[in-house]
Amino acid sequence: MSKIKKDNTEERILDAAQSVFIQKGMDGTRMQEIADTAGINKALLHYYFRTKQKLFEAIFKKIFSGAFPSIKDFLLSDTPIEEKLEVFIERYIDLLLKNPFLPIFILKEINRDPDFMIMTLKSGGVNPSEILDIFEEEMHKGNLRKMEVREILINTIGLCIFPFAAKPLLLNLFFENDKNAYKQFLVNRKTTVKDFVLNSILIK
Amino acid sequence: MSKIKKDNTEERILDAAQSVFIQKGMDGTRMQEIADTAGINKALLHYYFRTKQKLFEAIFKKIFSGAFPSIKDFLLSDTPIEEKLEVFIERYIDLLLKNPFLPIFILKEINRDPDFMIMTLKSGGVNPSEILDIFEEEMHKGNLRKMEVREILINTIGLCIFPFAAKPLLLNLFFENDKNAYKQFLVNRKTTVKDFVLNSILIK
DNA sequence: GTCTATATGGCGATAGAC
DNA sequence: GTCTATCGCCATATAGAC
Repeated sequence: MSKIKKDNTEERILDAAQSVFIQKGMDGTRMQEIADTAGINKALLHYYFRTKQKLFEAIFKKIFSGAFPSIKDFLLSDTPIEEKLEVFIERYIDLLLKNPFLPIFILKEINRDPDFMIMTLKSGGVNPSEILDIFEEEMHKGNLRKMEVREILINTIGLCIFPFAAKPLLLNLFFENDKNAYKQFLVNRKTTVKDFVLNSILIK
Repeated sequence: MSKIKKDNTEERILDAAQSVFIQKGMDGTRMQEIADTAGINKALLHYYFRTKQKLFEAIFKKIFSGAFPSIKDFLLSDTPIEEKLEVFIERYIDLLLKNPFLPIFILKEINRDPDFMIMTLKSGGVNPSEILDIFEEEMHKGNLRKMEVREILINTIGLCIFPFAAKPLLLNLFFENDKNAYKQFLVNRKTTVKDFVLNSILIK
């Protein structure tokens, strides 16, 4: 089946809204800007989605249904913990390289309207407990040093996310605004974060 | 000299504005809310600071003049690298425990208006190069494993900041909304982040 | 300096023609 | 379904009395 370019209005609106919302957040977004980006007028936005809030919720759900392809099967498979972490970090950073505004967007909205965000995330299947169980088991087997398992996951995610969320600052303070160097730094983190985490949690 | 409670209007405004701006950010803040918090009316805000933007800039500068007490003397002193990192992390997390909204505030504003933020930070003396030099030297002496020095500092800061910036999410997903447990987790990070980082960068 | 009242502009949302 | 025109509100900002 050939890929048809869907240019129906609803989809154009969703694409435009996603692009603006993810960069400016709920508070910073203007309906006019979404309309301009979609090449239509404001009234149509309301015709399709009634309110800004409803449009935002549609976008947030859309982002999360697509953003987190399941990695559970792999994590639960019978591979060494090093490899699991490696693949997790690689996929996570790849996802962020494709969606660099995702971290700051989520952090902003999580702090602005926690209840809605958490509800949406949970109904999207976000649940760390299975991953924590894996760490727990490996620790029991003596493959990981004794520590709070939540710490491992929280630190790993934090290390992946931070350079994206703080990009404008780090780009300036650490890379003299050399965007290519910064991009390379981000790509390299697929390896360096893995090394950093493994060096810290594996028993030598 | 006894501490006099200064209750002049300008200071009340600054305190109120700081409290609101840091929680809601520039976009999410209403002048009315600042006025209410300060116990005055909107007009006075404009009498003292003319515009919301100017008030915001005053607050941002105020936060940064007080927020980062110099730790340079200590970092440049003749103490082992382990101790330097330990004290750096301890002070950093203590600062965040006292100003838990600081991370998300800075991340938001850094992404909203990078030029102004970076200018302000730099004129406030923020400059990582001296710290990077220390890592460079220790690495040369063979005390740290070979790696990109920027990585050490960026990771350390990221690990300190992330649990504050993502608090509502982590509180729910990892701590079942037990605020005391989360608070304890944050306090413990003065030790656990240090261990995590040192385990990763020290040569065994 | 501090207040009330009001101007001014922008934004979300709606009405109504086509 | 899509547009233009406009409403109504809210937020920043100002005018002017005290």
